[in-house]
Amino acid sequence: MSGLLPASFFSRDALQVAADLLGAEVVRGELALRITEVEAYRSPGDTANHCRFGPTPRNAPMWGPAGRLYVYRCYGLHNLVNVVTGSEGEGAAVLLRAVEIVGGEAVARARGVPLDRRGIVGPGLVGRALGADPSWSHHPVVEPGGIEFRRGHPPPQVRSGPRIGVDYAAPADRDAPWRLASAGTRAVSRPRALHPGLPGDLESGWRGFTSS
DNA sequence: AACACGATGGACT
DNA sequence: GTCCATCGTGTTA
Repeated sequence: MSGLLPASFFSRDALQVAADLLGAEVVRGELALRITEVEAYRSPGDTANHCRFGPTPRNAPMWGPAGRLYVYRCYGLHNLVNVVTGSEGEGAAVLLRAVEIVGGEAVARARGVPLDRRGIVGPGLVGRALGADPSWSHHPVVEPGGIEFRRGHPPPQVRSGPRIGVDYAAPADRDAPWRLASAGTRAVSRPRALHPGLPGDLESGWRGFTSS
């Protein structure tokens, strides 16, 4: 009952994992962050997914087992943090987009994250706060010295809407409401694009995962 | 080998 | 709302 999320937590559909990660904590050393916004990248057939063209050197971690990291550089300067989900060979992941600071704020500041009353908002800033680097890819989230995911308190309500920055995707994928955020927090990017509730996929039994 | 562009963020109008 | 830094990756030839 350590509170550490087991690999089986991540071995489910990315959208379910995304929903259940809200309220959980990402911890690295002194820094503890409560997850408030995530995006699911599903497979197969999700044309917003980095895996849409099949295996490549960059997306190799996504094809591996669930519960490993996929950190990639975006726009030549931001390191975005994902956790691989689903089955090995599936090619799905959840992107961390925003967090509240639970502890270790000084660490985040020392890494150059600007102070924001809301928390750390935006995937580039979350990666920066964690000190994330693409070399983290392939590493299990439970590895000593690495980052950890811990159980927290699920938000009372969840909001959902289209993912950000995926205009290149097919319309159905571009519009799919696979960005999820906790209600009742301001640590969320572009909250106005979100509507109350979960996507239809999750309407029943989405909290089916239980393990203490 | 060339080239277009991105799962962003900050500054600015 | 607009602009753009910055560079690795993937596609195309």
